[in-house]
Amino acid sequence: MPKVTDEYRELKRREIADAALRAFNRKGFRAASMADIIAESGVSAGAIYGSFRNKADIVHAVAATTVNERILAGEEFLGRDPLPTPGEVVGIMMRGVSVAVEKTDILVQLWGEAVTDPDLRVITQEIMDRIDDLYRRYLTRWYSQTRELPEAEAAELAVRFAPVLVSLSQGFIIQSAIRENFDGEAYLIAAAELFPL
Amino acid sequence: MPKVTDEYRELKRREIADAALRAFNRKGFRAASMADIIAESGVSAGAIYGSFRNKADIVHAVAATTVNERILAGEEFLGRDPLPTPGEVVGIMMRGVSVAVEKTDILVQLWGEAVTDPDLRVITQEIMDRIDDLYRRYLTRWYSQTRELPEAEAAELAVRFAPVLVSLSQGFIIQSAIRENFDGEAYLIAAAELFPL
DNA sequence: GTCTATACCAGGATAGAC
DNA sequence: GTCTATCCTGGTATAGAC
Repeated sequence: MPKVTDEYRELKRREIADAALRAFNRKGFRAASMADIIAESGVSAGAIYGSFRNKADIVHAVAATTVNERILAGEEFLGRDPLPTPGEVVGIMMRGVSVAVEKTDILVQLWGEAVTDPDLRVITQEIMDRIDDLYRRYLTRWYSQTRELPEAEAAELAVRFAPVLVSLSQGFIIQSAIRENFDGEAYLIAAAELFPL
Repeated sequence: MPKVTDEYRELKRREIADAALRAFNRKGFRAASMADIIAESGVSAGAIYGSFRNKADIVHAVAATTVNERILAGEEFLGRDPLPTPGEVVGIMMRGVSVAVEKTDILVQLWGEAVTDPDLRVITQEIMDRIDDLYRRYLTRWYSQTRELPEAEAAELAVRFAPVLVSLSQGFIIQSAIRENFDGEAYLIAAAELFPL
């Protein structure tokens, strides 16, 4: 019966989650403290814990919406004709990620925290699995089209190579974040050449 | 004139650095506190700051020796005949890293910290550049052998593809650290197939 | 539901005696 | 050079009034 309450609650959560993403972009994922999120969102310290159990809970919310958008956007190229090449697909995803999180550094920080924080680890693993799945679905089409393989064989190849596409994406993000004179465009071109027609 | 002092100082640093690596392996890079390193090394809180300025300084020392060993070990395959394939090279490096740091999770944590901590960033960038350089030297040989290209062209190709090998390595490390059912062997096999003869 | 104030904790680094 | 004891900062989460 608390119809209004539930709605309000959800609204509040979104509001805070959006503020959190801004804080993460501005100060970095790890460095952004609860105080920063509180300041950015305008709510008070006490109130924020009415919407979220803890910081990891906030991260979860932010990650969930961001990834959902990204997967959704990514699925768009599954329907394109002609199907983009694997190199193009990675390029599309990387450009998409860049605008979505603004500073992709956050992702590297997330991975770093995830290896020790069990909550974050679950979140992060779920994200990677979903990206892997997107790539897998794409590659299935790609292989069956370019090599004219039966569905089953194409699917098998896709399972094997999807994690490699994940790596190419992760490597792009890390090297962009850390190596000063990393040439992202040249990298994507080179990566694309690894998947010949 | 403090001949003995310098030697002793260096010895002490090595001792502490080794203890630090053990602490990092046991508790994780980020979670290992100065207190942990102090306990592991046996020296006292006050004394450790006589050998190192701060925690980043310790990390620097640990990273430097570890990477040096790795690069040295890596250079070994540059001289092999027949030259291993790119896939084999990544596999060799990954297996080498695994025994060197025991838990490769540390590296992911290092990258995460590096994007915000300027000191760590410099260290990490230097490591990546050196790995890139190793791969580049290897690929130069590989391309000139397998494609019978003139030295200059092979070198150019190598410059373009070395960062991709770096990615394949980083992706392996991240996915090993975070994805529960990541099949490392299958991954390496797939990655190897991307570089046809 | 929301605020302010604050308890509480952990970590890095130092002071000062020896 | 080295020890012990401790300071200080910054961070999360909660208590209790409204």
